[in-house]
Amino acid sequence: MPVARPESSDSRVIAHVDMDCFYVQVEQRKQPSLRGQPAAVVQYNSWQGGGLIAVSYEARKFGVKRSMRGDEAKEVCPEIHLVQVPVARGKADLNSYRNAGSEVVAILSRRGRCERASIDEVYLDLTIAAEAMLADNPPECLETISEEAVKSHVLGLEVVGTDPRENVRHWLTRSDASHRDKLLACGALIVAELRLQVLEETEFTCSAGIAHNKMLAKLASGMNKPAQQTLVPFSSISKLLETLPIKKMKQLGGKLGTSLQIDLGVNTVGDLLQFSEEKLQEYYGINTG
DNA sequence: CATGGCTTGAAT
DNA sequence: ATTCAAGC
Repeated sequence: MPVARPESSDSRVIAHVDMDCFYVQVEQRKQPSLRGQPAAVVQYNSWQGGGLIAVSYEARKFGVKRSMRGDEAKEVCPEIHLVQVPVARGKADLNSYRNAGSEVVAILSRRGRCERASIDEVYLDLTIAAEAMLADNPPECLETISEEAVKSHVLGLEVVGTDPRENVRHWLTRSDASHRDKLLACGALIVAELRLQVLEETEFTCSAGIAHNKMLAKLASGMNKPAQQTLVPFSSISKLLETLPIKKMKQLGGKLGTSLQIDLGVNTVGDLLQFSEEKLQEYYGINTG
């Protein structure tokens, strides 16, 4: 029984939404004086200041990283505000973050099916909504495109003029686009709206990727952070994968990815595509292969 | 002891 | 059912 089947439709519109340093944002909303400050959320602060589990972008500029101890963070960034995660029965209690995530899900699920992928990540299937928009209000007929949507990053779109937003506006609204690209453009408009609603109603920022499947959407959401969105046109996919380190792919970040590199010399998805399914199954068995 | 603890999904 | 890998 094959494990990974091709998707039944290759023109779905999928978005992956990822909250920016989410635990920090939750604490900043609770304590607004922390906004705009270098800050981090820490668990168990008794041993070397505790372990960082979320770091604000202001703190990242100083080189503060997740999995540093609180004491190390203070060394590189003496001004940093360390917030302790709540503790219940001796354990870190993430429930307030889980609940904050639910607020976001409630908003994101307004335009399509919504799948919670983790405490701070969500996949959206916007296919139906995008098709509907394309049918009765295609982007090329819109006189105004939202300011947020026009700030989208479009993979493979060359920057020519001075204002990249003009490139995006043109890409989103060009009438000679393929059907798939038009669907993605609609998806990007919808996601821009949703992200704005999330900000207005929860005060949280997030980043998003818009693509034809979950893998690419997830990949894209991490490319431009924080508070930005990235679109993956069909035509950009092959070039993207050719040079993509396999370690960046979900499922291949661990031992299997390491084995691919060391045992088979596979470093990029492009390399991996040189191998036939049969060859991979010889090495890894019928299922893993 | 020193990222910890937890969840999810796949393999067996 | 149990174990293991992966990622948050």
